[in-house]
Amino acid sequence: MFVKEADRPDTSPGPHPVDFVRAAVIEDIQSGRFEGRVHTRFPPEPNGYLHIGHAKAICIDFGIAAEFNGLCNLRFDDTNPTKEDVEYVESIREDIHWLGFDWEDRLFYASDYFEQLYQFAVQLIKAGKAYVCDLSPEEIRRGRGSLTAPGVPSPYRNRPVEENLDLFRRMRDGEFPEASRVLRAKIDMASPNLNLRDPVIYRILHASHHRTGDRWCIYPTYDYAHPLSDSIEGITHSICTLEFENHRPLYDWFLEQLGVFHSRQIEFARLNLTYTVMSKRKLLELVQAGFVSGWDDPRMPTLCGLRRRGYTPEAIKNFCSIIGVTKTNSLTDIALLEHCLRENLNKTSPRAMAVLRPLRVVIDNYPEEQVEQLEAVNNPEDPGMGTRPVPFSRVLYIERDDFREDPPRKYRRLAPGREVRLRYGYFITCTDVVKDPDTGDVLELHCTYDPATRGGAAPDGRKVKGTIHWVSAAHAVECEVRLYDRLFAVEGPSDVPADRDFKDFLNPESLVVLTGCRCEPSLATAAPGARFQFERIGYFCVDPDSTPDVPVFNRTVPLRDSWAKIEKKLATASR
RNA sequence: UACCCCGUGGUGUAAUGGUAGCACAAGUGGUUUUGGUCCACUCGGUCCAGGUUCGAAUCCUGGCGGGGUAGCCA
Repeated sequence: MFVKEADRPDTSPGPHPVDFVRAAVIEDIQSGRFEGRVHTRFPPEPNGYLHIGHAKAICIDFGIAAEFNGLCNLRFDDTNPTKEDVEYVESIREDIHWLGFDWEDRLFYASDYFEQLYQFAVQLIKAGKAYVCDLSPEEIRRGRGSLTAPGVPSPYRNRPVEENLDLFRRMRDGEFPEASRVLRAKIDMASPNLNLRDPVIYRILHASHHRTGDRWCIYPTYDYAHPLSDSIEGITHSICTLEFENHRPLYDWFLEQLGVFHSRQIEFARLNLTYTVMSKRKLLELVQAGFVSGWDDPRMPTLCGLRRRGYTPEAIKNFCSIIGVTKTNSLTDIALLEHCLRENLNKTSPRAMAVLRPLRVVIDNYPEEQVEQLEAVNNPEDPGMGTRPVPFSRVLYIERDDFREDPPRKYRRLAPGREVRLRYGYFITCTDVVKDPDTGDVLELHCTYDPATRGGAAPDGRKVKGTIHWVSAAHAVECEVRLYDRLFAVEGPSDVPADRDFKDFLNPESLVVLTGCRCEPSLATAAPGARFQFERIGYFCVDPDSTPDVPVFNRTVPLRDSWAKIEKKLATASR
């Protein structure tokens, strides 16, 4: 009744469970707490690139707004000029748009409110609720007490209002060096919640801000700026992650003390995925230490990395919908993400044939100069995508994996004397194997074809066990293929023994580069970003590194491979 | 050791005092010109102990386990 059908990603029939955040929103609509309004915000700090964990938050923030006929603002939480940069602002905007969300004309910055936040602070001082503290960072830390011991009041805690006002103004005017003084909220040094032990709300930072330049040398802290920014924008539901749960009393305190519009903060559990890391610090470390090529390395869980890898926004959004929203700390199997990806790609990707590790095949009884254009279906899941011609000739390449001199049990592909179907081509039978006399390596296969099986169907009803893909040697385009796999070799790289570094668990085979691959000619002109299913192998997309001479394909995700499972089982059974 | 939060199959979630369900993963079989897709089936769960109740995954109490919190980061 409240959730608009069209905006709900999950369109399956039956009753739809409502997560606890949406339940809270519904409750507020029904009680009239915000006059029925729903207004959320996505508040990234521009100090890094967005990753799939942020995508979850974006889907919640923008998704809930859309479902309840509300609005969602994009607000950069730019209160710390020492860590932030416009480079990040740009990428964040691009990534949100790529996902398919839009903030329209509601692009804001916490720094837009610096003057107003300053005035609020003055108001707090006048009310005796904030004071300038001259203690050093170390002294403040010690005075805060510990998890079990109460803090001790600062000697400056009862500074007269006039003196606080004067000092705070002079902090703003730049009279004092960094870290010499701060403005603190006067709350409760004995509170069991450490966030309430007179938290710092303004610090002196003689740093140039990416938007306000040198206009300010005092900057508000997150705890202070966030609730007030929400209030200024009229945000009804301030949805954030679990680590801010202990900050909620402080969030509420500022709004109550100042008597301003009171947003409701709701916290949910952040996303964790197996075989990767999600912390900005660790991702930055991987980039800086050169373990990956950059923030957009296709192995990164960043949105730009996933985009370059070939992920679709639809797959990511559907994944975010499926995992739900709860307060339970969890570790989601990346297989679920890959499932969503394949589900989307299967329906949308045109098929093509590419041979990653080529093995030359000569069809001895096929005419020397003959070339046929065979018709291949572009997507069996969507006949509307049509067909394309694929050239066939006497010399082909097939996948080395598709030939075995001594085929194991259940192997359905090519072997000496065996007949297989070439996809959309002919039945061929292997008649001879040419090997390097020194190494024994298979160099080339000789086969015969059955002209009656053109297109892959046998008029006599004869069956073959296997169908393999191929390219015509004379027509194939040489290309590079980058096989990407999970970044880490262990499920929980963030949760390794204390004496080990998470980087020790990187998967040494997370990238395997194949050169000299061959793809069908229709792929020669594919534009960067274009996605394909290479039949029987996986989903691939064109990398920006591609040149007109050599296209470069990234493996987005392999196809499910039941043969690999059988082979593995045979291997373990024989041991 | 203080406060806050969380404990449902291997994983992610639903059931809002009334039949523990879905998805992924795993396994078995069927269809198939992709060992893909699709279809069918199987496996497997309420942290523990008390209490309230006709009835508890759900409410209460106490344990146990996990996470968060002592930045002038967000």
